[in-house]
Amino acid sequence: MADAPVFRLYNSMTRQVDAVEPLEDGHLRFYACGPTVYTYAHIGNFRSFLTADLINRTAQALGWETTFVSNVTDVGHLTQDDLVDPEGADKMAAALEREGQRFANIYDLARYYTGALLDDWHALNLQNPDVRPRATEHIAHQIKAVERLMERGHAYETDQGVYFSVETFPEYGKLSGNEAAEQLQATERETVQDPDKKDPRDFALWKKDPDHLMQWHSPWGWGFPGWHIECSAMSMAYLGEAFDLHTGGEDLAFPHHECEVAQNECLTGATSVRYWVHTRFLQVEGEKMSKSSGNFFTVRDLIEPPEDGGRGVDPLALRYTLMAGQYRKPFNFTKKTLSDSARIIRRYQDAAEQVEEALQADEEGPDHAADTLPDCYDATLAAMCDDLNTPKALATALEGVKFIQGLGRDLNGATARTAQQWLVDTNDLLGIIWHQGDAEAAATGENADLATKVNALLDERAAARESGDYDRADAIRDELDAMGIEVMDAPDGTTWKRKAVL
RNA sequence: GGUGACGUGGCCGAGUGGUUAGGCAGAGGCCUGCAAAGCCUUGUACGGCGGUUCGAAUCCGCCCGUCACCUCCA
Repeated sequence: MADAPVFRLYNSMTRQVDAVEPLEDGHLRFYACGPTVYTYAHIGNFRSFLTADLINRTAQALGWETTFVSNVTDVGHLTQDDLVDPEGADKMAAALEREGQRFANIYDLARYYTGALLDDWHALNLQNPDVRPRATEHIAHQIKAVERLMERGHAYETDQGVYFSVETFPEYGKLSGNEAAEQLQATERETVQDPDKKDPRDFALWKKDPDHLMQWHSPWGWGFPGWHIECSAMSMAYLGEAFDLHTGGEDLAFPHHECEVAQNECLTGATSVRYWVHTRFLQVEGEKMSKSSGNFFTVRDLIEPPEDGGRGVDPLALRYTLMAGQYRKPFNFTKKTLSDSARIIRRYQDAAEQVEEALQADEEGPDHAADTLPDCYDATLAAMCDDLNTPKALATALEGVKFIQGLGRDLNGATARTAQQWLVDTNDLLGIIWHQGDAEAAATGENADLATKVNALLDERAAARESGDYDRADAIRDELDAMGIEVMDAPDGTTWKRKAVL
């Protein structure tokens, strides 16, 4: 095997592609900002989580150990509504209000959407983080962090809350480039209106609010923590004061990560995170994804079976689509790309079946893949190491599939074993061939009634074909097509599958 | 106004000084009752204007356009 490639990623802090050198040799420790669980996560959220997953897989492919922490934000933080209505609800409280009697309380709502998040996470073949901390379970850590910031003179208390004092951290702005105080002042950006704030850039560490739906007791009375402090507290709790890498969506660079940098570095007196990786927003059909444009998709909108209101898309096809563009470039998510991806996923699965059959048959012969597939894998890994160049990695991997499919009778036992190894390695790296669990069955909704109906029609069609009544056979094909069933004849029999509704 | 990206053929998307991306769609062929899949062959390109260079899609400058963040947001 060739020398291992150097893993490089674009670092928002240095604004260049840097070689990733873990603090602890051969052990990457990183944190991925997770979502607020007040509704279903959408495909844009998952593009960001996918970036973390691919970093994890690439590091593992290089033989590194990884410690991957990704949080769940289940505290309702302030929303813009507070500007209009200072007594208004936070976004979780607003969701509870919106959903009426569906949930008994805010904690049930958070639990429900956390579960939905995990279902979608698994459906998309995202590896589980080693730790998935919840903000509500780390309030003590957050309070301690705020206390420490106060002790060190980086925070102060007012009648309404506790704030981080930005002027005590001169490097504030170094991540986002938003360094000019007057610019920040120019826009009305505080979600917390507090006349006692010393500097408009100062942000809340603790909000006093004895009426909030979620509240905890603190040295400053009843209330709830500021948004940014949870990630500082939880990342340090599981990764230590200094760790390697932190990911999130591009919108998080400012203010969330900027504030995190300030908190962390004031807490520890040193650089706490070396690499910041931000995933670009995606567009859908050329437009910003929004509910009003009708181009807003959650994962379950796409992968659930049609009878449950979904579109029956193979979750791996969705994953493949999200990988079709590099994480750092604008990406236009289209139904066309989704259906293209479904075909390619199918192709991988066909190749995997061919290999499986060849392993069973185990015919004698030389290994025809030994000179090709290992190199193909190395090239795929090299592409991933090059700032997660997924388009190139996918193109390279597809060459391997074409090679396997083109083997024909050369796919003997020895060749199949090499091919199988390539499939396993490629799947470990890209996660696009096999579902890690039973997500497929859940997603495509095995439907016994439907299967009975389809099989009856197929039996009738087989009889028609047998007797040469092709008009009848084609009529049955049309009938099945109208039911959303695609029929495929092959030398060893007829198979069918449900078509995606796009 | 500030900050950061991006503009490649019908579409999606690699490539960063001279040599192939790849996929989809299109065209022709093989195979198949038909269809699908697969295989073979095949065309179309680098936003605009200058500059550097023997040579630029690739480097530099300017312009045009698109997007994102600066306000909850992946």
